[in-house]
Amino acid sequence: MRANDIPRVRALPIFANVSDDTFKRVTGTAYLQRFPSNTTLLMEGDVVDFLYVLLDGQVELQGTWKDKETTLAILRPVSSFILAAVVLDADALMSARTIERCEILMISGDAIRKTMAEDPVFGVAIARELSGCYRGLVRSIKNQKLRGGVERLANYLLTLRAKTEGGDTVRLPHEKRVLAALLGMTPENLSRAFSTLQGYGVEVNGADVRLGKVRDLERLARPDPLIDNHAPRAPDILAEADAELWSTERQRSGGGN
Amino acid sequence: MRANDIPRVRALPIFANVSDDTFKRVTGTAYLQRFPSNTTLLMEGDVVDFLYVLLDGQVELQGTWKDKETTLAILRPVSSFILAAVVLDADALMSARTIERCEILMISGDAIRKTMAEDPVFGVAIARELSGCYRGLVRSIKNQKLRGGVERLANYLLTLRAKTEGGDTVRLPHEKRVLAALLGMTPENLSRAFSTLQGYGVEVNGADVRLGKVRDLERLARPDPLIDNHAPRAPDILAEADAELWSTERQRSGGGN
DNA sequence: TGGATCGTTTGATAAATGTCAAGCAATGAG
DNA sequence: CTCATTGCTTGACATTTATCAAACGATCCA
Repeated sequence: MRANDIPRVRALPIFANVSDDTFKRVTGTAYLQRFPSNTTLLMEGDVVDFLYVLLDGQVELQGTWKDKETTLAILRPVSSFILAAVVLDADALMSARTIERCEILMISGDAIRKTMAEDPVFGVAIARELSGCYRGLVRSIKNQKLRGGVERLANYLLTLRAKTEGGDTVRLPHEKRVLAALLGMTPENLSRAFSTLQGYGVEVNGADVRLGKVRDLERLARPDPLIDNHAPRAPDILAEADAELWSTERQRSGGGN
Repeated sequence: MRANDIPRVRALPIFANVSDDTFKRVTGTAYLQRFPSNTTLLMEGDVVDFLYVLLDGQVELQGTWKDKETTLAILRPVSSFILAAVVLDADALMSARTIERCEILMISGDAIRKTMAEDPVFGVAIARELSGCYRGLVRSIKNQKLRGGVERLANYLLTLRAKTEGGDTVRLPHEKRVLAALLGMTPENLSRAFSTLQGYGVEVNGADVRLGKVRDLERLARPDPLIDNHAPRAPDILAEADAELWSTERQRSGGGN
């Protein structure tokens, strides 16, 4: 790993509070790799040998069944992924592919499992990370089962707004077809959902979306802290993991799914 | 806790390989409590002070939004639940209510967090449990987003068959309205889904369901090991957590959701 | 510049799912 | 036993979502 990247990796939740010694032991054999866009990093069912840490670019996690395909999460830097499979030394339940040129740090799964068993501080950090990921998925399921397509989109936009703090205009961080898969609908329906939201002050212009009547939009969307995780919490040490981890193995702009 | 229950609790995945000393330290202040049917143990948003261990009965985990409600999992003994919230000392993202008379062991969250930080063996066990829960949810989301209602039901029935090993007849372990919520549909649609499956040899008689043409049913359902977790794995020590944990925080008969 | 590809949008139509209302069967209480 | 309650089923209908087809615009490459 380049000396340049060390602070960013060090800042990952899985290394919170760990000693320099443990950090070195885990990342000592890690190596940085560059991937072009649209590269499959991992296929469903593959044995997982590494923990992946996305340092630059975007990665999509997807699941398939019977020639159907859905997006489970879109990751942005700095995020780790497939930690659960690494901890259990199990096969991957989802595929991972780059949707941009990516820089990824690959950390030995063996090193992680071994070090967990030796340093309880690291073990706790891993458990906290996994807990955050778990809670992210709970939110995702509630979002999926309890809300309709238009409501999911509305909440996605509001979450995006809350996270980027850019006034009334947000920029969609992915292609619309990718966004559609993330929100659990077809591209056609996403397009129609945007049309529906015109009645709530939403104006779309390519990737730029203006939220003209946030109040109206909120009345439709009814964002809920137990689903959407809007507010990036104050960085007090206890709430930190839950807030941070949300962006790991999930996505920074990710209330939508 | 009654001496009677100790072996069953001790056998939980979160205590796999831990020393007697650690086990006593964690469970020393735990106490057993009995609840009648239809009792709310925990509401969404509540602060979580205990890890719950279901020793007898059935518990439903549910999420709500805007006067809608869905079932995320149904637990059967012996399972622990809301571990992720305990690890992060966070509020619950789902409610828990008994759907039968229940016996539940309540373990201090503080004791768990404290012991994790001291005994790496316990920390690893917790991390493995969380990983299993996480993977259960990934399966659940794939099931929900990739399959239609009839397909979910078909796979639920096949999973039930695989787990109970009772020939061609399975017994539904819950009321149909509960099953419907678990599968993400209305009771009316569950009823119609059963009708549709008549064409695949499925005969319903109250809670008893005969799967007359398993081959046909499988061709429709296309069970997938990356979603359904049919086979309870052989008890080799590495795969154990993934298989066991599936039944914790999930349900033994739970491929369906 | 021309042509091809790709992402997006729109319309028409079909399939899936939810909603409302009524009826039926099983259960339990008086 | 009779009645009321509850869970389940069925039918008619509304809504949502998916599918297929076509058209448009932008981008890339020859």
